[in-house]
Amino acid sequence: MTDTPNVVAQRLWDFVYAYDAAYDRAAREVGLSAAQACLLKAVSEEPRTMGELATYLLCDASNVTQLVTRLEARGLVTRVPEPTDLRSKRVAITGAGTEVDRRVRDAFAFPRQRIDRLPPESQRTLADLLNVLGSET
Amino acid sequence: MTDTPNVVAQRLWDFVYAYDAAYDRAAREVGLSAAQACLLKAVSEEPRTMGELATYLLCDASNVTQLVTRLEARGLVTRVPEPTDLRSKRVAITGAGTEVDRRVRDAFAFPRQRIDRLPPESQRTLADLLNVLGSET
DNA sequence: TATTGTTATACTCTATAACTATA
DNA sequence: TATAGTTATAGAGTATAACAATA
Repeated sequence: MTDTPNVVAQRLWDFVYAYDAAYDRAAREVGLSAAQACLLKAVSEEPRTMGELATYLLCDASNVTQLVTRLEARGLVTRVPEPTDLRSKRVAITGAGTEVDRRVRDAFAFPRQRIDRLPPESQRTLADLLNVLGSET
Repeated sequence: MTDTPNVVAQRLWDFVYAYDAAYDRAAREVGLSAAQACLLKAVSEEPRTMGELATYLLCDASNVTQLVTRLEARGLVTRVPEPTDLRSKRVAITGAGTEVDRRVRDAFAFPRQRIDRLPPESQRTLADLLNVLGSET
């Protein structure tokens, strides 16, 4: 089969399509957009400055300002002033935000449930393949 | 390792993140949004009605109306009346649209180039794993 | 009466440019 | 002067509800 790469590429497309749709659905079930859920996930790992979030989310700083403003208005995150640099603000998740973040993860059962069904060896193989595909160069 | 599933889930997240970002970049290089590029790809396979596109793109029909209106204004697609049902319209890609679609595919080198570098056996393994992960139940 | 698609509307996402405050 | 973040603005994505035309 000389067209194996095309088959694989199509499988990848379909998979990512389904993955994205499932994440969007999970976020909306909890009343968030996918962008808001992503930001919440980012700050649930550790508090991050506005600039760090822009880098992490691959978007403009002004976009982060507005996303954070909406999430803060709902009490899910807070802007904490940085003592070392008065210009900077660090976004921290609140208790309510942590709860909402957990609900998004629960609703986003797509990958975890299906991964669990794979034999451990297949799981390792998949992780390795994704690592190769995802790495630069 | 009891946390292998988490590691795999994180790899999946990172991979999809990079994949989506690469597609968005490819579309923008050509002057399209990711949503527009997706619709163009859909009708490049075969002409589809507005309703079929809404199903395919997992979005509301009114959204399709607006996306098609923008693409049509740029001469990339056309609304063709359905002879069998005067309510219905089929969206067909134009010559200019085909060219733009091809440029998006070229710019979206992310998966193809990397897949090509994998040995054929790994490609088959990946396709099988994605198939299992992506299928329902 | 049900279906296909559009319109009106509103909210979110996103970026660019201009701005404020601090370094 | 440079950097962190915000504001003003505008275009695009998205959905809901109401609507027109056709089946």
